[in-house]
Amino acid sequence: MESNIFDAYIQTKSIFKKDRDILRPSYIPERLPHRDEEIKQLASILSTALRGERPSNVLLFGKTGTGKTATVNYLGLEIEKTRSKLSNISYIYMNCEIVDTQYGVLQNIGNRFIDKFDERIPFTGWPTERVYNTLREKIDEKKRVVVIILDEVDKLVYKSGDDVLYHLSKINDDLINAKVSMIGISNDLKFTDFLDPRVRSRLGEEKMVFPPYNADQLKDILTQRVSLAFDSGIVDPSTISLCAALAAQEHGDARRALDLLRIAAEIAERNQERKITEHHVYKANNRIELDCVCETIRTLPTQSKLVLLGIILNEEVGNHKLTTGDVYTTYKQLCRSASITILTQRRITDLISELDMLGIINARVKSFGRGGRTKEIQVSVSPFETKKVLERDEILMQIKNCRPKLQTTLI
DNA sequence: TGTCCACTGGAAGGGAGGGCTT
DNA sequence: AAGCCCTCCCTTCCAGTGGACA
Repeated sequence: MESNIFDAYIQTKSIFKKDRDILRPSYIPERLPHRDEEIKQLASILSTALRGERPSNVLLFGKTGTGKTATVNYLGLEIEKTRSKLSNISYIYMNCEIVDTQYGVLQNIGNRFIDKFDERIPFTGWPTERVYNTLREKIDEKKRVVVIILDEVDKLVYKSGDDVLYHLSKINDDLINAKVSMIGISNDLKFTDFLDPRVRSRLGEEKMVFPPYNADQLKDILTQRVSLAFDSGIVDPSTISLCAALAAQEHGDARRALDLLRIAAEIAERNQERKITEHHVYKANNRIELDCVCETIRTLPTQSKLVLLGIILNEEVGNHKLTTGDVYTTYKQLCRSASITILTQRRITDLISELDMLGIINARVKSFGRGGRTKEIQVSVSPFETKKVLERDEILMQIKNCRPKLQTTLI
């Protein structure tokens, strides 16, 4: 019989019992361990909607992986279940990291209420005012309660200001039939400082803070998912403990715990092993960190990549501490050899700040007295790995062998 | 104590690219 | 086709500044 390269993979039985999505953070189990209090509290707020009243607006705070989104979606499913009796509740979830403009948010909400394709709000082109008016009319067509969930709402505010929130929070004044309430989810407690006081008070009628999970709670979460996803004996209790411990260090992040376990399982599966051990978890831990960084770098715009490459090339010849001026000089040389338009230093300052925010580099403003005041810049990821990723970029490939003249500092 | 460097980072605005309306 | 709107990426301009040095 002819053998195929994939045979070995096809024949091996999957380590997962059925769906590996059970280990994804987006999976909503029938019960959310250690979030009973939060669910009860939020449910009691939302229950007013079942009576056709407008629930208070709520703000949910908590670090990543503390179950905010899961809790909200869990309640969304519960509402869905009771929907047959109460078809007048619309539950709209939106992630503001993806939809992050005024227009985008309004357009997105509006289109949930528009069935006919040709009546839909286009993704650009209309004045915002018109999008808002259409949205308002559509919502108000029926007597209903609309619950709008804005996940990562802080991202929206930082990027586009609070205009949308202002409009949405006072939309009820213009509605006759429908009632709208909002749930804002944020992992930044301070973002409300950036809101107009009126918006702040309207949006934060109720506030809830989700505490991080501790290692024991994470263990419970993992144990629950493990029993759903695997046959018994495949995952050691010690494996679960390790995932929980590692994720607890990471501010009690359940998402991280689940990712660790899922990737550990995938590594074990690829090695055709039938048991997931601590060894796989450590491997998974390294991979998550590396993958995350590589992905961020890979998807950077070309100009940012050039800036980063400049910093790394300097690093390679021993210039560990660079100023904005140094980086700009190297950047210009790289641009010339790649025949790419050179941007102004002002713009590069912004790109440097962005790289800093992404955690790829470390840039602190420092004064050198007469030497001026500038940023002191260092890479904070592995230069070797970063360079490998950068060199895979099509545009940067042509300058792979370019050696810009680097200022060598006297040590 | 004042000077002065090398920027920082805000403000305003241009213009390209998406698209709608008339 | 001309006239709008909105967002994104960038430029131009510039007041402001921490601290070593004279």
